[in-house]
Amino acid sequence: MARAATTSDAFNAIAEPQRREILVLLRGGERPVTALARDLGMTQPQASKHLRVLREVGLVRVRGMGRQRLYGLDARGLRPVHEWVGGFERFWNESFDRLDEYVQELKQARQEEPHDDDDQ
Amino acid sequence: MARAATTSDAFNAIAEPQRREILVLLRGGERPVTALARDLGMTQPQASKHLRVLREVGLVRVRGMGRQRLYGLDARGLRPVHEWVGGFERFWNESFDRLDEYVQELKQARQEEPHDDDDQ
DNA sequence: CCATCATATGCCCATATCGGCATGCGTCAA
DNA sequence: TTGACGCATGCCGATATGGGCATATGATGG
Repeated sequence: MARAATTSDAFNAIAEPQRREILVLLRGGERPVTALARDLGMTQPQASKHLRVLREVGLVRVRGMGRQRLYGLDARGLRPVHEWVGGFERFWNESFDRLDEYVQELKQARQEEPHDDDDQ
Repeated sequence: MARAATTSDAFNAIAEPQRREILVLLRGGERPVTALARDLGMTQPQASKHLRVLREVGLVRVRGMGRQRLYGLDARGLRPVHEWVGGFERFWNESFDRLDEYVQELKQARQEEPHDDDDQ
């Protein structure tokens, strides 16, 4: 076995810097592959491949326009991601102060004992 | 060249399901490696490796407690992710009605044809 | 100092990915 | 129909990654 479940979900799709750039660009409206490739400084095949991934996870939709293929944003798939990450919101504020406090406390008095080995 | 910039950022760290689970578990407080491994049904080495990644991107902190190593959450690194994704918030609402409209339109125009076209 | 527990690492294998390149395929213009 | 254009794919090479396993390392209790 190797590399468990990876591809196929938004989390993975946006893990790629270039794909994030594509999504950002698409906020400006639909665009054909070539335009995306040019603006992001990548080759056309590359753009197509990234777009394919984005399409597979449903973050973009395509619309055939003659010989062009207009790609457009479909951000619905980002909502779950936003919510998941949002579940940590209070932690990057509150919880952190607590940790900082904790560290200070530790430095000042090393005899203190951790009381959070809750369960097992 | 192969595989451009990957590891080393929060986006990538949370692309792994198991690592997301670890983070969720850590919201409950610090925990030693073994406990995490057990609760998530993974081997100890695996847990250590994922924790290492999380540590490298700064999402968790370690604290040596005797022979144990207590891992704790440090969600600060998730904030940029939350903000980036949040930049698409208006799109998974507003912008989408437009697509829906488009789809409806499409269905009405050819409602007698199966045409399960869509992607690919 | 020694045995042991708790972790971290190294190594190997299988595979997923990304980039580059050439090519296949569909659409449109003449 | 032919040829150019726009894009999707297939294939190859390099590499990062994740899992499994054995073992090194650190700390603790005797």
